[in-house]
Amino acid sequence: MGYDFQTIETKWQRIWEERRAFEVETDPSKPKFYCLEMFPYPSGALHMGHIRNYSMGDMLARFLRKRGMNVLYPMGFDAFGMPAENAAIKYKTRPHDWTWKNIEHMTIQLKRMGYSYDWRRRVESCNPDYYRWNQWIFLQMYKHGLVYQKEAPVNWCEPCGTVLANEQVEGGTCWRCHHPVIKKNLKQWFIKITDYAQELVDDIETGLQGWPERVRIMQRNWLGRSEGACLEFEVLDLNYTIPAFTTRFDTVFGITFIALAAEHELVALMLNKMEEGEAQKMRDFVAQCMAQSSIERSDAGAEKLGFKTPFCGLHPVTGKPIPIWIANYILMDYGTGAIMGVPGHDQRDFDFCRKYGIDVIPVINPEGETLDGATMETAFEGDGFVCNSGQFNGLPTQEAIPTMIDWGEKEGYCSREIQFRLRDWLISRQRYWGTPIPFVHCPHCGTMPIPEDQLPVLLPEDVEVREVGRSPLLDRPEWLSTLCPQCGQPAQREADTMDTFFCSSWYFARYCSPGYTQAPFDTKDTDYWMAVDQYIGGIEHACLHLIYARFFTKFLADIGMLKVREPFTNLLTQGMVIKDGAKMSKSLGNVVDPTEIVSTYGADTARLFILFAAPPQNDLDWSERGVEGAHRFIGRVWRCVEDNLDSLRTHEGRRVPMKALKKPELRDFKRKIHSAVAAVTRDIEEEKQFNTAIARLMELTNAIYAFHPEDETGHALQREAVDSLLHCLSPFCPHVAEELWEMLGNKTLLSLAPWPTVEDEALVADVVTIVVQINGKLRARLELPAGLGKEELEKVVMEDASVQERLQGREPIKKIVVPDKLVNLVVKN
RNA sequence: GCGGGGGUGGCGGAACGGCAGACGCGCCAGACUUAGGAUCUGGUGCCAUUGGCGUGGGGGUUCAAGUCCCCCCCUCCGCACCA
Repeated sequence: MGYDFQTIETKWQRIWEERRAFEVETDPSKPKFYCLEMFPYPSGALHMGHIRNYSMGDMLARFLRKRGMNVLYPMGFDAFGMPAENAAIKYKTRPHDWTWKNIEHMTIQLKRMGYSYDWRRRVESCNPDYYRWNQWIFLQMYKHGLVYQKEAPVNWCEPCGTVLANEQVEGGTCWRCHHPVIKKNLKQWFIKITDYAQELVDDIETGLQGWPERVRIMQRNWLGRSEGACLEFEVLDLNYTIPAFTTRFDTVFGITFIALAAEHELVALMLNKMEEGEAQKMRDFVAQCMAQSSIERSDAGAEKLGFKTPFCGLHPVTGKPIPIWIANYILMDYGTGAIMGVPGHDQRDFDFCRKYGIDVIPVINPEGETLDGATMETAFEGDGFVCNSGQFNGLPTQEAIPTMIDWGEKEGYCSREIQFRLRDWLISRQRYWGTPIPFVHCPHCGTMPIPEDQLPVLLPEDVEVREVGRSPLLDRPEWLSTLCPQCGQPAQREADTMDTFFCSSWYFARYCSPGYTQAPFDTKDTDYWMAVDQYIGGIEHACLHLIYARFFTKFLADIGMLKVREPFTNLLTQGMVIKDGAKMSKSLGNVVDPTEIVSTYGADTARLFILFAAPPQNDLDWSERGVEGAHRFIGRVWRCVEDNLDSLRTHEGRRVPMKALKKPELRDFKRKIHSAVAAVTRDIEEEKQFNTAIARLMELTNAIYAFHPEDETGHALQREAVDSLLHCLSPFCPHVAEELWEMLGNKTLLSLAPWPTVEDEALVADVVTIVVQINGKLRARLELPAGLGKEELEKVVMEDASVQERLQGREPIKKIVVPDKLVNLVVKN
């Protein structure tokens, strides 16, 4: 009987399911652990990235279960989104049918991997039982003033036919299709995530200690908090004031121009007052700016272009008129879309002024230097001393900034302000396959929310998607037409759906009470299970899902539904699975299908290899040879049980304590067993180094092979070793471990059996290798009894013949003695 | 440009400031075999004769540096006209 993984894996998956081994309940009397992986989009098939992600999570969940925790470990599907619409067109099906077919197929695939999910808790975001709560939460946000509609220049992806949130624009391109994003003026739905900007920044320090530093930095940069001041320019001949934000109020006396973004609202007001010829030129310039894609406009190296308007704004301090320009490098997305131009101390402004012949007035001198605006070749952006600024001359920069803002506030020239880069979350999408936004447009009452008791607003499922970029909802008059909940008159439904990131912003709370019908979740469940103790997923969500979910959690806490303000206590971002140096992709043809690996080698092998081949955060290079190696190791474990089965079965459960062992080889073996268990525990629990944990198991296996029991004690030790090995292997290769456990005569489930305890006295060595160095170089190794004191150790080493030979009569001028470790003798030459 | 990783055998990767290269892959040899691409055992950083040299390069701290400090090079990843 060999290692028949197919039979074994099917068998144990069936038994776990029959015995409901991994179903858990809220139970405040038990310590809990919430282990979660980012739920997948039901694209149709699992890929290696999924396998890697879930193999880590399942290993942890299984480990912690054996460590005595009540482990919540659920799985679900992020099931709304564009690919379903594209597939519907391509395969002439319905997004609904395609998605559900994929969900069922992928669930089977996941089950074949032996992942220990509590499947009763499966959540699908396209299920009305789920998305009704999207709508409900959206209405709560609306009630709390966090939802609004606004016409604004927004990111538009032409191929996708929809708008995008700022977070979904990557380097000026659409995060999904990577086509350049353009700006369009559209009326859209927004969520005021910016109300939480400060807390989102603050809690990076206090609440995300368990996150990789990299992700914390990415979020900090994305939120982009900067302190400064806001000042206003009163525009001459127009009843308008331009607010502008600056972090360098100390350079306020160096303003020589004002610059506006092309989208600035003042542009239209100015055009109204301008004579036609000039107005046309300005319109052309604005059009030219706006025609640039986001990529072009955000390229720091691009040429700065400007247009001088015939208007001036008054300098808030000096009252001098300052010319107003429109410039292509001013972003409407940041600050107020207008800046105070200080060419002396901002390189962009400097380049702009040199090009258009605008004056440069230095107001900060570097230490020991005096700048000349006429001859400067670059802006001076560093710290220095204020000049050309009246009473403030001579102040060092770091002092000048707060001093001058204080003065400006007192005199009414400015107000202290904190600016964030984060913009409000554009939540509406011109898509079909998503959560309907629960609002109607009534000609009399305006835009009205659907009352909560009328939720969900169901998404019609029997649709035909004909073309990309046209929601079939627009062709459903019977769905669009409804009655206004306020006046009862005919009204139109909102046809936009929600960004699918809305769904994924709170699903972790839904897992806590998946069937709950009174609210998104039952607080008695979330109070127990939340926050997620370990979250695992890709780094690509650093500034998307991981920010949105944090925001949701804070909002839900504010309305009294959650007790935690951060959703994920610890975050593990796993590296990519690559092959031949490149990310696995269909176009490169280097994709390895998990299904094939599972049928060739089994799920246990796939899991073991993927956890062994690289540390979790690193990219993992897929290697067929490596997979074979993992498979070989499992075979080795199998044989070491099978070959000794009779003796193993008859020596069950009797641990021989260290002090009862006399023979050195028995003591050594016992020590190897316990240090292996201790190391595996530490590697998983503290270091999160799963690859080295597996290496320990291989060492233990090698030790078992090398050990040949000669007496009853030896046989008992061998059994202890095998038991320990199976326990430790069980989170990694649960099926084969369970099978071998049963072969040994056990009736219980290994998956639920307690993790082995480590006997501390079995970790203490009898003999240690003392490294003897001379001038830091290894010169001898001495096997000596452990626990020698410094003096004693020094004496033994100095008396050793090989050491004396090495010293060749030289007397050490210094002796470094580290007990149980090394002796370093320092000699002259 | 700014920020963050990372550079260790033929390869993936190990190493509380204390024996560099655990474990695995590959390779070499042996055993068992009709056979071996199965299995088991042993070997395997480089150069050489004792002995040297080795963790991207160069300095430094230290009895001792892959590990700490300074400078430089290369690479991957984020962000990038953020006022």
